[in-house]
Amino acid sequence: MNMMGKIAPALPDLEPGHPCFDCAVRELAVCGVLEAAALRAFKSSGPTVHYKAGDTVVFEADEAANVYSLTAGLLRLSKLLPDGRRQIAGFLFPGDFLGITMEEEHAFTAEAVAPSTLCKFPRSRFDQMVASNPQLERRLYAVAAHELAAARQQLVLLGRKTATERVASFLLMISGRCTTRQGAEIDLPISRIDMADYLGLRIETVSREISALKVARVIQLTGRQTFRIIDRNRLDQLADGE
Amino acid sequence: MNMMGKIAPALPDLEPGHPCFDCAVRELAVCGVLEAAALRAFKSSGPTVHYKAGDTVVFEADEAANVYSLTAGLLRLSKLLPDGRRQIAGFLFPGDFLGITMEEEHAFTAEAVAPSTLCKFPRSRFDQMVASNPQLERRLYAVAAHELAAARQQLVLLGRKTATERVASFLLMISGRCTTRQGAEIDLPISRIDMADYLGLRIETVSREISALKVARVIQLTGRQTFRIIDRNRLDQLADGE
DNA sequence: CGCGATCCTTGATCTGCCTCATGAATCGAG
DNA sequence: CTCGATTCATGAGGCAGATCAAGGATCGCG
Repeated sequence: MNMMGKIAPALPDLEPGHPCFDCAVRELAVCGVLEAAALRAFKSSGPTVHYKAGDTVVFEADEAANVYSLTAGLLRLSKLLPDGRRQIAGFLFPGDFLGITMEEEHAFTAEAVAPSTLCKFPRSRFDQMVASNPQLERRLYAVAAHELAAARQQLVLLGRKTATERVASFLLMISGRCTTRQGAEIDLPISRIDMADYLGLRIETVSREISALKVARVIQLTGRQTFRIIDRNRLDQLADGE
Repeated sequence: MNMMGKIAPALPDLEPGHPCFDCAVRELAVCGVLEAAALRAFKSSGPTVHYKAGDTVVFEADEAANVYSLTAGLLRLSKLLPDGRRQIAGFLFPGDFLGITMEEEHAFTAEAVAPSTLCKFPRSRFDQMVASNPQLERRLYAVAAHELAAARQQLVLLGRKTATERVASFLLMISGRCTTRQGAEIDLPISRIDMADYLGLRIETVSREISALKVARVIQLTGRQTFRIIDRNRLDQLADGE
């Protein structure tokens, strides 16, 4: 079912003045499959919106009236149980799509973890665009299939992995998705609480596990929000329970 | 993104002699969106295959050379960690589709829990059918979105629910998907071990929780593979941690 | 640069579920 | 039917991670 390669097909550059001209994630996002004219029409159907850290983009049980493409920042998808327990189902990085659902309401709350920018589209207009752009539909399917694989991988982590394995797996995931700065320094834009709620642990356990990795010289904390991987092989082993 | 209703669109009955004439799940399965001629071409591209309980349909890390539609029986999707820990990511019921992935290899093993019948399609032929049948693509997207929602719901269960809540949630899910016999007797075609590996628990814990529900007169065990819900409200409460 | 708020770390103790062990119920084969 | 194999139930004890508690680091703001 190879409907798309790992990377979006290369498209000719947009002319200056096109609303998406300086979008950093155009080829990464679902928009990546649209050519200039279709993209212009697409973008014109909705505004660009900004949220600051902590803001709610969509609330679970809200009507799913819009879909979004994240161009900058970081979101979390979470669900709250009646007594306050919270589970984070995933994070959205720039280029990710928000709104894969066939239901009338959102099943999860989406909140900004960092200041975020999104392209917002009314669902009705979006559905029209999808209907008239087969390659957009194909891309959406690819995105959904990818998210499904990621969610199932996370089921293994939550159902069967130990605290050490969970935290090691998480740091590896982050190292793959977050900007590496000079000297292999990795940005960790997620608080201990969010890590805990994503990994099915408590904040104290996450903190202890990170400390243990530091003491064992597997990682190095270079700031509260940055770290370095010292022993990548060991971290891989710990993540897989070897 | 209302590309499909809850139920597949009603199609004219097939003529006797059509290979899918007496398929019990045609409208439920992805095939449901195809009309008689397209369906005939579709079905002719692959055989019907049978597996007995315990057989492996696809092995994780196998090349994803085929896709399947389950017409009868029950499958489990599972993953094994190096040391033998196992997590079941989900079950497939008749009408469900096996093979949503953009990867070259399957990420999970699919095994028959009960004797099962599947329509098997070479991926290349299937991709052709998808490319020439937009409604099939739309349906696949709907299926993927639905599976994604289910997987994320399971993340909440595995990350944050107690053993009691997990088992109660599971029994409710089963009661919604499995054939109710006379007297509200519900079929429970899944062993304690499979329940445990699906719920992120050990078999002894599942057994104890079921016993506790029995003692509390919330359910009644009418056989090893069948039960009755005596107090549905209470079971709902227990599932949600109220 | 001083102050409160927030986030993070660390220690002590507790507990829900796991592990280990055993026997009972059920099932299939002969 | 009987017998062995498998699945399920239940008890006793242990442990990974939760909970409770306290202090330290970092940040935003006047």
